[in-house]
Amino acid sequence: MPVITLPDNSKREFDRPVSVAEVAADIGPGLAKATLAGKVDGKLVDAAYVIEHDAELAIVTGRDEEALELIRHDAAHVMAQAVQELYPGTQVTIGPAIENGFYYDFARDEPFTPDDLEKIEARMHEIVKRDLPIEREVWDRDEAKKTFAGLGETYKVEIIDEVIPQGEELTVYRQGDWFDVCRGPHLPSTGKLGDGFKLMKVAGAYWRGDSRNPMLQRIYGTAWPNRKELKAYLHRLEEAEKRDHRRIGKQMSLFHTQEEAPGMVFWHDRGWSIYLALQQYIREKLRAHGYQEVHTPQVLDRSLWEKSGHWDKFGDMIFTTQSENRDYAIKPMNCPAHVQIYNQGLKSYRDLPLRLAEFGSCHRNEPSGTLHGLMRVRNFVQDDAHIFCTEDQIQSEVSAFIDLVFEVYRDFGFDQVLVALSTRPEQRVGDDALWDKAEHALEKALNDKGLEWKLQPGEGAFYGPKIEFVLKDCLGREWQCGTMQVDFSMPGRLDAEYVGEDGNRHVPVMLHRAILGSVERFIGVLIEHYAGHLPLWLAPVQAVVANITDRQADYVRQVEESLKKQGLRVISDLRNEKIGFKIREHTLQRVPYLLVIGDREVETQTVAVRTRAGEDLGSMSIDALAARLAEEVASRGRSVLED
RNA sequence: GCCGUUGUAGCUCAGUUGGUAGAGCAACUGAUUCGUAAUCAGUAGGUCGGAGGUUCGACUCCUCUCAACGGCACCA
Repeated sequence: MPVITLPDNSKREFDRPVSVAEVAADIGPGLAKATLAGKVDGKLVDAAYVIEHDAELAIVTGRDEEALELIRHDAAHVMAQAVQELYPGTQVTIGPAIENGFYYDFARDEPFTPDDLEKIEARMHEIVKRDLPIEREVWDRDEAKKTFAGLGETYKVEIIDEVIPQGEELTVYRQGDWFDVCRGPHLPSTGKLGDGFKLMKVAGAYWRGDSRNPMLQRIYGTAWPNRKELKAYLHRLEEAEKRDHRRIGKQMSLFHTQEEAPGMVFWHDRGWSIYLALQQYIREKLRAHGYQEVHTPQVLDRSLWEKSGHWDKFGDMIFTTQSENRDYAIKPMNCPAHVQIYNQGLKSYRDLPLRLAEFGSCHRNEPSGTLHGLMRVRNFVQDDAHIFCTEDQIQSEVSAFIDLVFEVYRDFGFDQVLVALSTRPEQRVGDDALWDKAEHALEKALNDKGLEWKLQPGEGAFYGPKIEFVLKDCLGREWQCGTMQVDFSMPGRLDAEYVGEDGNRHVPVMLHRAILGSVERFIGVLIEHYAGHLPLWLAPVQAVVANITDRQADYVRQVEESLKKQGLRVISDLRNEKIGFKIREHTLQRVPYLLVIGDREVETQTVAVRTRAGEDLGSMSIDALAARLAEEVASRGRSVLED
């Protein structure tokens, strides 16, 4: 006789097993109507789920966070039904709920067009109107396979065979005459889905995520509890797209790319100014943390890359060139080059740890489909460094580096950094004992810091495991920026050694690490993070001096010069335009400060200061202004809190 | 690389069933000298991503190709 404990700790006793829906009805008719599912002892279940023993129960309605997942999963089912009704012969495969929505992968020879999406969406609304009850059934595996095989659903058969663990109950959810293998739970009926969904895009996706498999057609959709929330989401999306670094890069004339150099960046002066500011900043950090900056050749003999193992693993993606019958690689990485510097002169254990840093320009012939603005390019500069150390020094080096990364990211205003540990991949060098050691070292460092991190099995580099520091772009896409990798293999392969305390020669451990990762990518993320409103220390143009009439031209030039002398990036705008026009233009260019000069300012030898957020800071002397700006630059603070 | 979409003036975009292109902003010229998000008028500007083909005729149709965008796979 189950006693049901509700979230408010009130208890209800029943003299027979009851379903979640029945409990809801017992509480009240309003709740009964709103019930979408239940959470029994923390587990999300259908509204029809029958509770047989004492349990804690939370009724899930459209207001609950959990409802979103149900709605999205249901939307996927309804979409699949719509597709199969409209396009018979289309096979369904898998269709999960994801962040903000859902997708479903279909197997169909003909591609879906944007036009089809509209039709499918219309049919989905119709299915919702039919308000079909959604029922859970437990099927026999062989029966299920036979049924799906009979329907020509070969992918479903494969899912039953290979994806759903043997021994697990095989459940099928049915809505009307449509049904699908699914773990559930689901809403009580299609009507509960409402109209807060929209199909967004079609895309190709490999069956079971493997490029050797056929490509399926994935339809993405978004789903929310109601129309209003859907609209709000679409609005957020639109706003996010305005932060796109490619769009802002064009607006602010920071950089461009063109057909003749796919995946490579033409930096304009304003963008390059950001680039230089980042380098300057990192350079200071490295100096303070005991690194030596070096510089190595762009082009190195192929043999070096064969020795390092890169040729084997990445041969396809290495740009090559040749001269006088020698094959060269345009360096895709800096590590082998740094080992060459290390190898000059016999090293002693007293020389370790030796930290060699380089703003290393790398070229990688990335597959065409991967290129993405500044985020994924074919030529980029890593703020790379390799730390040669003993095994005993790994822990402290990794630990110090993690602190450094967070220190730097904080300065750039990133407070949300995702941390992951990627462990040994299938294709790798070095024996497993070394991998054990390397992985443990990184894991220990993360845990010692008390960081939250995600394990990514099999995602490590071929020579060692890595910690990844990941930042998100405006649309929530994740980009690896910082990294720390422990490598027991490369030094040996490239003949690095040192003389130990014992007088014998040993192979050092090599730590590969980058803070920004790729300067290009980091700038891309940075632009989106600030929506182009870069803090003063990074802003390409920090202030514009603008006159109101020609009478003030000389004084404007004077102001510009004296601020420039203080090391500030200032330009003047002497065009014969109204002040309102100038303000509009430079504000749109996101220049942090606008210095307006009319007769009054000339008279009093001051400047009128306006921020890009439209705030009027009043008039001040040039010295006072310069001091204020210098302070703001030094603080690396975000000058204007606008979006 | 794979699937899909897109590619028209410096930028943002329009261009009906094939009949050799249009707007706004920017640019240029002139007038205006003005106090915190667009002063007015005029002028000029494009081998419609590239190469082939079909056609009397192609921005419009077909083939190939390049690039960008959205995903997937990849990412030292």
